[in-house]
Amino acid sequence: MTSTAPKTKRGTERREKLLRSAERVIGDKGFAAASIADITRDSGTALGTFYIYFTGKETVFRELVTEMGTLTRRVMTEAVAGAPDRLEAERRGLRAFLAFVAERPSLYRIVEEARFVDPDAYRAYFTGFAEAYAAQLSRAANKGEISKGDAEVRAWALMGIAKTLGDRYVLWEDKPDIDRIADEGFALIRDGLRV
Amino acid sequence: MTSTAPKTKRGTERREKLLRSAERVIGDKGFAAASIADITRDSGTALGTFYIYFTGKETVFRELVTEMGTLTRRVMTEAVAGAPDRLEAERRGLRAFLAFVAERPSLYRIVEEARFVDPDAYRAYFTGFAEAYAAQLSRAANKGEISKGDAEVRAWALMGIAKTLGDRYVLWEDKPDIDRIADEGFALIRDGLRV
DNA sequence: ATGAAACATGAATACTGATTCATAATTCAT
DNA sequence: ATGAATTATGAATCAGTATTCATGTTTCAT
Repeated sequence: MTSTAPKTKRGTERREKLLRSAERVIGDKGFAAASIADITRDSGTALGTFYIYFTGKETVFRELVTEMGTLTRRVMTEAVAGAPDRLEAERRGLRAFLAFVAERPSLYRIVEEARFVDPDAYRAYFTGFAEAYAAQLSRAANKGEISKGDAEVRAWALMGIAKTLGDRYVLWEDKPDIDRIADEGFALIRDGLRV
Repeated sequence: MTSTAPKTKRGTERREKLLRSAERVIGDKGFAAASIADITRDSGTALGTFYIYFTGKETVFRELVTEMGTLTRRVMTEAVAGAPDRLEAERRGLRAFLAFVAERPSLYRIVEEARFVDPDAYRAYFTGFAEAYAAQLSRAANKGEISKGDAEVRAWALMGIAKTLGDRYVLWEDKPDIDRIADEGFALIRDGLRV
């Protein structure tokens, strides 16, 4: 799918370097404005080298989306592991997500842009995530840790909160106060608006 | 900003026709893939005619974003007017928003793509909206209609829910059951996950 | 140590589509 | 009814950049 794997140490390193440059450049200027020349310049290689490792611009892009998928799942799983109940898991998960956005803003922007550049990849990414999320919520509801409700709709709504807070407070802010945002967001998730 | 206003009945009509074609085509294929030729073809005019009414591709785009801003505010204001309290306003607002997305999916997609095509317009759009929203939440909290909490963070979180549910259930679904989604979403907004 | 396979290079190619412009048709105030 | 202003046309121009490829260089299994 992404051409063949390198067979040399040098090759492996070059490929990785190009991938990181692609993340930086595309995340920075956006898919359309980012040129292959930008990417190879950033990584200190010749223009043609890019095509040794990737079939084209969309290919790197897709690979970055996939990478983000893997990473996010890992981060979230680790963050939530060991939480005593679902509510605590939600709190930790939200915080971890915001922290991850702060750490890899480019990767996060790329996933969001995938909605327009590669809708299928985008859909696959979030559908997969939502399924796992909904399953957790279902289980928690059955155990009585949270109230009953449509797990799928809830999963998407909760992902929406995380995404939007990430956009607004992590990407748009210079020194985001992640703990505060996560706390406020979690309060809403737990209690709703009701008095 | 968007070149000068037409001075003829014919001119006004052509401009409007082009704007609607731009909405359809850009909303459909996305900004990058939509060509001016696509737009003029869709509207049954010659290629050059486009440039009589708009300075360029980004200009129509920006105008569509602005239009969406105006429309959304109007729709939401009307939907919420006359609600007995804030919670009921939230319920009606969410439903109205989802219905609006169903009615003008292209316009909605365009606003979301603005994040990448014209970040400033995107930011202006949502910041303005969020400010008004937060003000309403603050007022409601003071009146005791909803619990206390950071109104700004809440506004963004609630917008996030609406946006994501709109994406998932209105744009991705053939026959979205808007009432059901709105009800489920509202239940979460009102009560949270807590038992 | 060596040569076949892998990798690196960047100038040249190819293509797409935005924008311009000279020319023609239409509108509408007088 | 008329002509100056407005609008319509689409072929030609222009620009940018993705991708290829012929030519070196480097790696590494033997």
